[in-house]
Amino acid sequence: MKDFINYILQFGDLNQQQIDLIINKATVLELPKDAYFSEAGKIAQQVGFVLEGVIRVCYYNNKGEEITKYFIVENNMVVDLESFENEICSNAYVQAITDCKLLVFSRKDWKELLDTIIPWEAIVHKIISKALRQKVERRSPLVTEDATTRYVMFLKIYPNLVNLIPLSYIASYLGITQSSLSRIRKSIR
Amino acid sequence: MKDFINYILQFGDLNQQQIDLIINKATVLELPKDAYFSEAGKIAQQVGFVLEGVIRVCYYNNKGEEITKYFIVENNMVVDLESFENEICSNAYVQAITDCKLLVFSRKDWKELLDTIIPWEAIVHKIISKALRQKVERRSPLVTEDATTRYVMFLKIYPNLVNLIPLSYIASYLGITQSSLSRIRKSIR
DNA sequence: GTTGCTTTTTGTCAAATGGCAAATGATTTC
DNA sequence: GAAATCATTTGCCATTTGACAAAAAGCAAC
Repeated sequence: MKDFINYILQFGDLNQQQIDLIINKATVLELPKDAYFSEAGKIAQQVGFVLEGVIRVCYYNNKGEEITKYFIVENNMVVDLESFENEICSNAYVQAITDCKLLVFSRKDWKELLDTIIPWEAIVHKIISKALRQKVERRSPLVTEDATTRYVMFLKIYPNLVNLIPLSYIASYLGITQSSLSRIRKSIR
Repeated sequence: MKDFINYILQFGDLNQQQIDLIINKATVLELPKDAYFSEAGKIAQQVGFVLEGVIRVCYYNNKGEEITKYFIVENNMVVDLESFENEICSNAYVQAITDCKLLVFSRKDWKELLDTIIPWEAIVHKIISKALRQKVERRSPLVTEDATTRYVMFLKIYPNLVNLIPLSYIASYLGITQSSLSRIRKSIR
């Protein structure tokens, strides 16, 4: 919980009363490995903060291949933004890839906080903006790099994930097959 | 100018007085083909809105290859955000790839508008947020697609650009060589 | 330890893509 | 219109990557 407070205070100031209001709305959610936080075809109903574990967001492209869009590690927010904001069906799965512990807020509570705590909206704006920038920074540059460079870039961004999650997820994030990734691993040892 | 007003009013409401304040700060900038709007190694000093023409943002990766990050077409904002906001040297070139006509705001005027017009900050937030989402949506999915699919996706996003800009820019956006792109073109005719 | 299950590695072959250079085509300049 | 310049296409060959399948390794349950 303390981690969450520190996290949000990076983005703006809140007094103790405001912090308490936020904390009162948060509930702890334990997600076992492979469980979904939100699913394609449904409307995302909650916003989360990863206390422990790793999450991934993935979808199926029009060839039916499973694509991992990004990973979310500890001390980051997790939400299917398009779906949650606009209350439309998502086309992505948000899935725990290790056992996870999250703080979650329901849509109703989240809205209430936005209405009640004046500086909260600005803070949320900044959090979202930072997340979007990270997404642009992290995945787009992969487009123009070869498979080996992509993997090296992945290692830099997510240094702790390699031994934590299946090779196939990494491959589907990098846009290469897991066989290729396996060969690349071998070659750079 | 009218296009610009319509553009910003999509993102929030402003009264006539506020609109006039904004317009008074805007100056028209004509950029000939190949000229730079902002450059790597320098601090971006202005925010622009593309009235006519096409802009691209590019950089050189660590293999010295020129990479086109994205294109900006008419009726969109153009700014090297990281550099402009934080007043740090950019590593990207923002370049006119056709003759362009822009509305521009200096850093000083831009700040003044943010301080003067209360709803302006929220509008700018939304504009930036939308731009970031577009970037994520448009380029990241290319990572996991083959060259032909990438080109088809490019055609959908920028249907008017194909005959307007050099093949090499498109190739450097898609992460393929211009020879390959030329062959792909041939194959899908 | 053995068994069953999943993940990772490896081999083989085919297809896609890149690098290079030459040929062709288009555009500008004089 | 000829020359010069730049953009695009094409051919050739090398390399990378994918698809598929089999082998090996890791792991948990018994």
